[in-house]
Amino acid sequence: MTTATPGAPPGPVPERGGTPEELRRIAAACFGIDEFREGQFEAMEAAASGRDVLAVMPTGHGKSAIYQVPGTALPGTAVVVSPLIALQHDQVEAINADLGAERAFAVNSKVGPRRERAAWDAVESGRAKFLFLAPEQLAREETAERLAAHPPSLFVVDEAHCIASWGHDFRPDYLVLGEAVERLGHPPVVALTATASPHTRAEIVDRLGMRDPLVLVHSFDRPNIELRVVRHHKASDKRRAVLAEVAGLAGPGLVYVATRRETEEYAAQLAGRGLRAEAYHAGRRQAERQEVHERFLADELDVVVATTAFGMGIDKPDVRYVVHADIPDSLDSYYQEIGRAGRDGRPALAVLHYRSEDLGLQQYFAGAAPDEADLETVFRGVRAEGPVRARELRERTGLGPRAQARALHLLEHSGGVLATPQGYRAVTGAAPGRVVARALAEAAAQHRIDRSRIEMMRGYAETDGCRRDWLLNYFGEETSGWCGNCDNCEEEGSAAEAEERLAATPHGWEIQTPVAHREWGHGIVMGAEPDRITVLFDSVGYKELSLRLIEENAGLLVHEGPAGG
DNA sequence: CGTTTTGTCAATATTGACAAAACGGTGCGATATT
Repeated sequence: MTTATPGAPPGPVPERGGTPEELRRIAAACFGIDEFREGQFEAMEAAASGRDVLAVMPTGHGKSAIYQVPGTALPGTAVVVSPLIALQHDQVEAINADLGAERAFAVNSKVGPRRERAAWDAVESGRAKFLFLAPEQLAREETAERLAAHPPSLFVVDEAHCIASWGHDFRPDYLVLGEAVERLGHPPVVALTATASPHTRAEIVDRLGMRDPLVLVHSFDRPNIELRVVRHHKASDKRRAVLAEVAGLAGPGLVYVATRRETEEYAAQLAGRGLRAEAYHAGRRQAERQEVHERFLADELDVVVATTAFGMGIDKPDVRYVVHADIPDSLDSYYQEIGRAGRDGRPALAVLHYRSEDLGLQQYFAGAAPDEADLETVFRGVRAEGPVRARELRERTGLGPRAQARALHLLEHSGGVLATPQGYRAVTGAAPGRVVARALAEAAAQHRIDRSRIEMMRGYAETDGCRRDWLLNYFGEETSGWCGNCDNCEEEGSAAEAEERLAATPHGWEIQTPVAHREWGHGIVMGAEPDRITVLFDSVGYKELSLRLIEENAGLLVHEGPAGG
């Protein structure tokens, strides 16, 4: 990790406020922090002195303090982009409790007109130190305009991995946060997340338009979590195995499944075996979801069977296992989900029940890219003369809201469509052929990356090597070849044997080596085995290359110097 | 992409075989209805 301010000149007190002394004082007095974790204070200092910061740190390592301390010290209001309005309320309450006054506010569709007015008054008078917003709120013209009149002290993006995981199809407003940063005069940007692979980190920096950010990445290793994979061929065998396993495990625990229906089925069957089990998915009523959540935290449930909806905001220290009955779409998701186990540091278990057919559903979820015909239809529906609202446009295109939004976003990116407060309009003089072709290329590139993420997940499930190695290499960490706490290590034997295997891995293609491929361009080595390496390419995502192929084709894959040659 | 549901037809009359169609996750904000 690099140092933020070596030998800073002893000039006058920075007019922004937030000297190191002041940060320490506020950290101790308001947030009860007397000792800082590695990188924590450095990040605060950087943000307070105006530098962009990307912090990738596990839950419980004081990520929030990184923006809360400088946000309190600096004059003006820090904007905090937070994905779930259900959690914004808790975050606001927590800060206000720490500061002993109402200095944090949230504006969203669940906030009534009175509280909304109070929030804006506080922002405009300078009393508000923190304003919590969802990206959709920030994308509203009215909100952006009001905020631009009072440029924020900091622009904080919490759960910043959402930019990459949700931006492309699900919540497109995540992709235009960078525009909001620009519009607000580029205040220091602080991006925070517990999970981000090198590819995701690069995307966060790029999409937010961060300038020379201080990047702090904590190790991803969670050695107390035992990693196991159980492979199945028949769906019925898998189901039986999951039920038998979960019934025999000491909870509390989580079971992740791919569909809402499965949450109900598994929960019912586990309840039939005497467990206090509940289903959790986004189709349940809000009150029921909250009740399940609360009962789980209060140890009134042994197990929650959930879709990906159950996750953010769950901070329970003693979750003993996370069992996956279906494979997730990426190692990013998998790591995040198993990371909810064993936060108390005591032994915990992560088991993936794997059938290769289950990857089909994830491929379907990833494959929502519009085709050429859709892009043409949407582009034809948008006119240069006047803007059109998305709903009105749907009557012309006949597309679903999701498919159309995706197409519009791609067309916007390729220079064919302009999003205005009044709606969408075509860019004057944009050649339809070129615009559609460019949008198509972008969609295809995104699709390839989604597919490669699924392939890396498959690799984890199918590898004969150390699972933890695979996982940590994916996140860009060097490893020893033997963790001693996964199914393959137990089977394979000792660290000494692993060392032998590691010695057999190819020289010159170590993890993190920058390379250039004849077709795919720049990439970074993410994994190495005796006969093949895995490379993450900027253009096509993760690819496995056999060393024989590389040897036989001179110039196919070459090393790239730090200068980029 | 794979699984489940629905539809069709033929055939020892209510079941079975098979094909076609539908379905599958995450949340914001705005709007309509109680």
